[in-house]
Amino acid sequence: MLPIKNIFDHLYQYYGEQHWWPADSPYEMLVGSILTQNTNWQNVEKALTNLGDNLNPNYILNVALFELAQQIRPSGYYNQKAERLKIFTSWFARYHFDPDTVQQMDADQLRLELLSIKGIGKETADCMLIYAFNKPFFIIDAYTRRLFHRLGYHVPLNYDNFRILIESQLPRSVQLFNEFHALIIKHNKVFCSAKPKCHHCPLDSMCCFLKKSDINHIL
DNA sequence: CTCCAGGACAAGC
DNA sequence: GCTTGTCATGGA
Repeated sequence: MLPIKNIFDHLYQYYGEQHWWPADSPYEMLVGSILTQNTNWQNVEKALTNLGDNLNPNYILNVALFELAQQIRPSGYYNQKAERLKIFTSWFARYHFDPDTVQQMDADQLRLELLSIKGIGKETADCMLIYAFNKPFFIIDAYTRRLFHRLGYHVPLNYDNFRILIESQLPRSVQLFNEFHALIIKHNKVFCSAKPKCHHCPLDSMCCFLKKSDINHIL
């Protein structure tokens, strides 16, 4: 079977640098990681645009919950996500909204702390760890499961089992994990969208022929 | 009309 | 421990 590192090499060679996460500031990235939960990024962008200059910790903490919910409405689950933004931002306030201060923490301890926050699950935590806090954890999302399943790997249902399986086959590098995840998303957007066009798929994975309803058993 | 998209949580068994 | 219901908009 194709070594995991080779999958990265193929994708990187084909798509090049992805320059993730698409955000102007660490806090915007953190907000985006919550808004994008089970949601199309296009809708998240609409929500971020609605927030505009209000996309800062002090506004999120002080604005009325209902008003915040209305502003992030396009991202879906807006009532839940408004609450989650406030809860997360309250946690961030302990560190004076300073990512560098958070970064000084031990990686495993920080992950546990993020997971203790209501509304932050494993995938969102690992996104934050990689893209805002510079800690090496490989992000497992639906796209990652779909891709590796299609390539013939046995995909553990348990999140951490799958994460550790991949991490064990790669150098523990923030930059590598950062780029790999971005490439997987990019690959799915190009080849696994509604209209299949995988004639030149760099992995020859044909993942675009799999509908989500066909692979629910691996999610 | 139906199905999907960078999930997470709580209740039920 | 695993399964199911809930949350919700916008685009294809």
